[in-house]
Amino acid sequence: MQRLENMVLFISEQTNKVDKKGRVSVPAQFRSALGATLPMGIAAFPSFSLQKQAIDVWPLARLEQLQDSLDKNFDCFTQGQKKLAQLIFADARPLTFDDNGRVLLPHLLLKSAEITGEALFVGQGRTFQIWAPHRYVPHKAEIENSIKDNEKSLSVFPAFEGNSL
Amino acid sequence: MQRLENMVLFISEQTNKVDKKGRVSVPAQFRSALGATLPMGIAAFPSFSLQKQAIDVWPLARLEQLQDSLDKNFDCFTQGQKKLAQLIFADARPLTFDDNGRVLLPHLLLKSAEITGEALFVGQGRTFQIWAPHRYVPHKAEIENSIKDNEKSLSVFPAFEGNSL
DNA sequence: TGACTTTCCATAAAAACCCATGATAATCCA
DNA sequence: TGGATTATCATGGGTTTTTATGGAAAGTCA
Repeated sequence: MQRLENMVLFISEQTNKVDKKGRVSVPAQFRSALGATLPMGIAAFPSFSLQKQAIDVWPLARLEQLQDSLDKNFDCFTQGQKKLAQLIFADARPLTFDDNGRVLLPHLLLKSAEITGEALFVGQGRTFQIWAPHRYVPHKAEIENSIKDNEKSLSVFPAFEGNSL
Repeated sequence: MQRLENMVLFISEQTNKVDKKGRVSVPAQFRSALGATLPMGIAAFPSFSLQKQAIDVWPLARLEQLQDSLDKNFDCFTQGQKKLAQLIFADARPLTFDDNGRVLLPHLLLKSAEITGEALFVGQGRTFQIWAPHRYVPHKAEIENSIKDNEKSLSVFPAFEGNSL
């Protein structure tokens, strides 16, 4: 019998409640995607590419990998990339899980993303986002509209491992 | 096997008060990032890369690693790097923690960074900085402005372990 | 002694921890 | 197959612990 390993990507959307203490359950599938790195926790920061409209979340293990790469391949990074890394280290807030799979979202992040009662988790592959629902709706619509018809098929992707028929 | 419990990076910002004796609580997360090297303490010196606008803080364990590397790979360092190392060893002040996780910031450092009532701790990965809030605000704004739009996306990072699809 | 340090104790706020519950999803078994 | 049983999940609330911070007491040194 084939054993299905843990999913290693963050995919799908899910809305969970934020209680008065600022606690939210991270979707169980996202937690299992973290695998062995779950105890390290995650890092949350206002998403730079989205003008801080939402929260970007990285596994902390990924931040460590970035730091390792900065240490070893310092010359491979542009000045702008180094500055962006600095910003991430400054803006990120480390979040750890409680026994029930919840994290405590700092007030600053809740405010910058305009999250109050509900948080919308959106998978982004190696990372995920947290949105205020009222902000996500128009954002997603905009993305959908901006995709040209001829790019709505998966076949438009450049070749990647596993895609070579 | 890799150890997962402690975070090994300094990330996030936090503002703490400096009392009239010059004592400041180092953020608990930074202390736990020090892990077993916490008793060794830390080294603080005016940040050279920032024209001494802020205080740079290194774990003392990292200073030892630098010395080790200088001993072993002396030829790999440029003349400028060697001189910078000399300056660090000269200007750095060792800080030790009291029972409550506080350090005593020397007057010279407080003065050079213009820190009075409040100290702003800024994570920078393997090290962290301490700023006077009024100096940090414009500095951060400048960094944010200097990052080109095409580098605001996290995907701009060159491949690092874990990022290689 | 007087200025200055270091150690110790007290406290309010915040965060982490622990347990309980209803809802949903998964599993079992006749 | 369908109905009962079990596990998992999201959520709420209370309790304990940690954290940041102020001040007092004790020790140092000129």
